[in-house]
Amino acid sequence: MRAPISLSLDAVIVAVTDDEPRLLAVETGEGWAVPSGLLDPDADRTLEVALRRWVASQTGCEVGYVEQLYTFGDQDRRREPAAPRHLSVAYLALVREAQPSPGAAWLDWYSLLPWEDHRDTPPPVLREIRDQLDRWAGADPDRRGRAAINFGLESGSWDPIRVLERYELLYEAGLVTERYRDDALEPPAGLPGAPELAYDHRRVAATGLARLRGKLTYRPVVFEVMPTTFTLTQLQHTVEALIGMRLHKQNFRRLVEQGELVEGTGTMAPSTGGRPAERFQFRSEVVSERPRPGMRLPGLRG
Amino acid sequence: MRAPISLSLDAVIVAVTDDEPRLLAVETGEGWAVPSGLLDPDADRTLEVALRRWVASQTGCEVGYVEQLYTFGDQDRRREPAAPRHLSVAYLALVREAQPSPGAAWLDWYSLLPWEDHRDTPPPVLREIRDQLDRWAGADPDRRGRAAINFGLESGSWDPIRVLERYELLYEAGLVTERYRDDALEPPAGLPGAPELAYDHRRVAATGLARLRGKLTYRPVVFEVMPTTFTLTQLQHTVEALIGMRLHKQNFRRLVEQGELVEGTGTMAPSTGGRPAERFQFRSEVVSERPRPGMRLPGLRG
DNA sequence: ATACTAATGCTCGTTTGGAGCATAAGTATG
DNA sequence: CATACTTATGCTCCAAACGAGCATTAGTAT
Repeated sequence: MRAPISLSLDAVIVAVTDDEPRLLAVETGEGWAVPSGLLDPDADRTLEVALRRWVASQTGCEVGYVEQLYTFGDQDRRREPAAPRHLSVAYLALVREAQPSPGAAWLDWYSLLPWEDHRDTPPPVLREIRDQLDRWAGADPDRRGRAAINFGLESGSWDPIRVLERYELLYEAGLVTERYRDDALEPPAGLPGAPELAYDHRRVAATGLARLRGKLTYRPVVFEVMPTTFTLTQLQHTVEALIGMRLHKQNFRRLVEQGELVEGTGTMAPSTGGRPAERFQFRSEVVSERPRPGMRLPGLRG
Repeated sequence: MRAPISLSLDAVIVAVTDDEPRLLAVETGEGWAVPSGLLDPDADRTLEVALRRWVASQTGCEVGYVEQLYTFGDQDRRREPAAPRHLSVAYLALVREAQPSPGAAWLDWYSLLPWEDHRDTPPPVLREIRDQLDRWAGADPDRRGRAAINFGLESGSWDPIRVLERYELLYEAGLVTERYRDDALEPPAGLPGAPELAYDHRRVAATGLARLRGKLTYRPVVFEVMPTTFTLTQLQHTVEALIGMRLHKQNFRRLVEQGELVEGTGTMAPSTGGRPAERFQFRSEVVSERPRPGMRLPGLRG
């Protein structure tokens, strides 16, 4: 008799409000976690349907855009011998922020992954992380190489897409607390990668952010988190929030406009102290996802 | 008591020989299929380990590069009521072609997906496909739009990456035989998308080819299917075989060389009737996958 | 009126990509 | 041996895309 398998659906749900990217989380006995629920093999015709059902029931939010991310199936080192083998299929979802039901809340992405926010100054933790990685790598050229490339040690080039690689490097180097929890060890004090989620959900979240940042460069998925009308500055700030970097303002407009992603509505946004901005909306061709007009996002690796 | 779940691991294994891309398949009662086997929840520590085990036992081939593709979990319309719910996790693997064990064989990708090979002339089936899609779309603007974008009806722009979208469009339009098999109907004669694989494996294969073509544009994964040394022309032909398009020769070399993907070995390849070519090899930095030097593949959407 | 702020418009130089000409170094043929 | 033919390799030219910054405009605050 073969052992049973249980399968859950995990949702990395992203929104942006007040120019800050947020992750929808639910409270569990183990701390904050990403919305997640078991597949009902009889009732759920598709995995995506099951996912939407669970997200709605746990958070009260209806998700729009959904995309499969990754299936995690490694054996849990801490499982009880008789427990069923557990797999989880993770999804990325984009929504406009809404009030979640009790027990659910929006968390700040950059509290979770503080080293990922390079919008203003390089994040303060990064200094610490680099020092500790340097110590961890020692003279090992492979370790040094990976640390340099992923954390932009040399030449100051930061690649926003390498979210997952960075997380995994920190895990390997023992700089995130999950590492100690998974091995049932006591974590050393003052780790740079302290704030965590239950289970392997910070890894799942990192996978989602990496995918989202990558996708932004070739598909205009931003519109999923934007209100129907917005100013170009709002759009830019939203993109910047997601990729964690600042962009050149004039060039950003040029790209958006000549990429024919948006069109003016003729109306003006309430002024915030300077010249009033026109309100724009996404062109319907963009919304229906058919072509592949990406928001090109140049200046992304400088 | 919850119904049981069974989970298989499917491998889309790609090689290139004689400038033709090939897919590794095994013989089953339902025809050719991709290598596949059930996860043993107790024995297999990771999904990838299970995959490698099954591939080796079914084909005798050891796969090198492996990457998770997608998890298929829709309920099978034709399943028996008491059968366990079946899911499959598909992987993409790249290998240098080797003799498989009996019962396994290399199939030609472009016999399977004949409309995907645009290396010389546009493939002959494409005419037929376009006509039939035109009839299917009728006056529906959405259908017309998707057909046009995916099959390059207007402006002659063919996007090699849209392999999966094209397959799904053909499926939806009833131009591939699987569609009729899945609905237990008799297929009409003379379908353009005739040659098929068992189960949903042609869809799985299309997913793999799409991913591979996309990945080639930003990661130098070609080297996984190349011998240790090769001429630049061989490299170009291999890439062309995979993306199904011809590339400008001089520009290709420029990209490869200034992308610092390869280095000369100083030795010459046996002449084939013209000026002898230098043999190249991939730089070790490229092989160890660390940086992100993609083979840029410009001229890809013209 | 003047200072300040943010939006918008435009230029300019650099880099990248697409296309083709020119030359080099072999083989096949008279 | 001269000539044609083939393929490899080197280089140029032009157009489009990108990065950076200056200039102007249209509001609000003092």
